[in-house]
Amino acid sequence: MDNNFNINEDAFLPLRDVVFKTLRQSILTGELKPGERLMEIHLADKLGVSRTPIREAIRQLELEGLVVMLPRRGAQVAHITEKSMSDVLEVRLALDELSVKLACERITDEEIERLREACLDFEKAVDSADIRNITSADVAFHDIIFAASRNMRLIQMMNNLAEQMYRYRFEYIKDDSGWQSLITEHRMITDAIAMRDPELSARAIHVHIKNQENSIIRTIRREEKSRKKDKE
Amino acid sequence: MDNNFNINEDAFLPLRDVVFKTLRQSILTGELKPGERLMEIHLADKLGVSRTPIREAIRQLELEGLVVMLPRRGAQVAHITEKSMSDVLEVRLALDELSVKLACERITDEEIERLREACLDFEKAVDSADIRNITSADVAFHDIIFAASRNMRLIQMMNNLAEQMYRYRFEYIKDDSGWQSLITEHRMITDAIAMRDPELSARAIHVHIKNQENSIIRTIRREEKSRKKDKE
DNA sequence: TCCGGGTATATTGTATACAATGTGCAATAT
DNA sequence: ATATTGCACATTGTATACAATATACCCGGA
Repeated sequence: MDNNFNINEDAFLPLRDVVFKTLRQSILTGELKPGERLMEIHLADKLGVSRTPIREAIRQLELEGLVVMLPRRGAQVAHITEKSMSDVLEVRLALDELSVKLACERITDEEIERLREACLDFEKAVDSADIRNITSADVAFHDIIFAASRNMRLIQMMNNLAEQMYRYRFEYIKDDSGWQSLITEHRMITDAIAMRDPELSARAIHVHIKNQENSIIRTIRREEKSRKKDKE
Repeated sequence: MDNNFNINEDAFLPLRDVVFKTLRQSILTGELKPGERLMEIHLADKLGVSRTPIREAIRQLELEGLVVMLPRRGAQVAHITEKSMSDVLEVRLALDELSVKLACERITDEEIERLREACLDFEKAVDSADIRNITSADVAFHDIIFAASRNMRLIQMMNNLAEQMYRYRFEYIKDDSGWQSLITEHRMITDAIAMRDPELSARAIHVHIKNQENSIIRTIRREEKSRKKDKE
C-alpha cells in the first residue's frame, strides 16, 4: 500500500507540524507534566527551530485541549482531573456507539475480515504482554471501526478524543486485571458488527468503554490517595 | 453581573483572537466564500496587522474545520458539500441525544423553568417572523440544554458543531415551511426533559434534528439544481 | 500552432528583531 | 521587621526580514 519513501516522512512536513507532533507526544506520554509551562525560547532551543513554528504548534495544542493559554503567561500543560476524564469518556461513549452503528450499515466484507485479523492481533499482543504492542493493536482495532463509519468528521473527532485518552491509557493499561476481558469484549464487538446488528454492537462497545472508564477511575483514585499519603 | 468595562473588550484580546473571530464570522456568514484563498499579506493589510496574528488565527480555523490547508498554497475556505453536512449532522444527532439524556439527570428545577421560558420566547420569535430573532431564540433554547449536561467537553464540541451549522442555517431557515413544527418539537423536548425521561427526550431531539437535516438537504439540492441550470 | 523549459513573481515557511507586559527582587521608608 | 514602590529581567505579543518553493507567463523550437 505505502511506497517506500516514508522514511523520515516528517522531513517534508512543515516544521510546525513536526513540533506539534513532538510536543503532543511529550504531553501524552507524560514527559511534559500537567501544569508545566511551555516556554517558547526554551522549546525552540531544545528542538533547534525558531519561535514561530513553536507558537503555531502551541495554537493547535490549545484547540486540542492539551494545553491551556494564560494571557501573557503563555501555555501550560492542561491538568488532568477525574471530572475532565469522565467528561471525555461520556462523549466518547456516545460517539463510539455512533461509530459502530454506522459501521454496521457501511462496513465492507473485506473490512470485516480485517477487523477479525485485528482482533486476533490484539490477542497476540496481550500474550506478548508488551504494553506498546497492546496499545497499538487496540488502536488499530478501533481505527478500522472508525474508518468503516465513512464519516470524516466523526473520524477526526474520535482521533482527537482517543488521543486525549492516551494520557490515561499509559497509566491504566498497567492495570492488567482487565486484559482478558478486553479480548472477550473485542470479540463481542467484532461478532456484532460482522452480524451487522447495530443495537448489539452498541451494547458491546458500551460495555467495553464503561469497563475502561472504571479501570481508569480506579487508577486515578489510587494515585490521588497515594499522593495524599506522600504529603502527610 | 458584568461590570461596565466591557466596552470594546476585544481591545484587550490578543490580536490573533480578534483576527480569528473576524475571519470566522466572515466565513460563517458567507462573506468569505467556499474555495476562496486566504492570502496572508492581503488579509494583514486589510485588517491592519502583521502576518503573524493572521497565521495563528488560520491555524485555529484549520482545527475548527472552517479552512483547509494546502501545502505551500496556504489556506482556503472549506467547501460545503451535502456529504460534509450530513457528516456533521450525524455527529450532532448523537451528541444532542447525549445532551438531553444527561440534562434529564442533571438539570435543576430552576433551569427547567428557564427552558420553558426559552421555549415561549422561541414561539414569540416565530410570530415576529424575523430570522435573526428566530435563530438566536433557537440557539438560546439549545444552549440551556447543553449547559444542563454539565459536561464542559460536550458543551465545547456542541458549540463548535453548532457554529458549523450556521453556514447552512442562514440558508435553510429561509425555508419557512417548518417553523410551526419547530415550535411543536421544542415543546415536546421541553416536556420530556421536564419529566426527566431520557428516552423520550432522545426521541424528541432525534425528530427535531432529522427534520432540520431534511430541510437543509432540500435547500442544498434545490440550490445545486439551480446552479446547474445557470451553467446550461 | 503547440509544447517545453526557464525565469520572474507571488506566496508561504522560517527566523529574528523589537515592543509590551508581567514577575520577582531589592531598596527604602514607616 | 514589614510593607510598598520601583527597577531589572524574563517572557509573550507583534512586526518584519529572509529563504524556499510553487505558479504563471514568456520565449524559443519543433
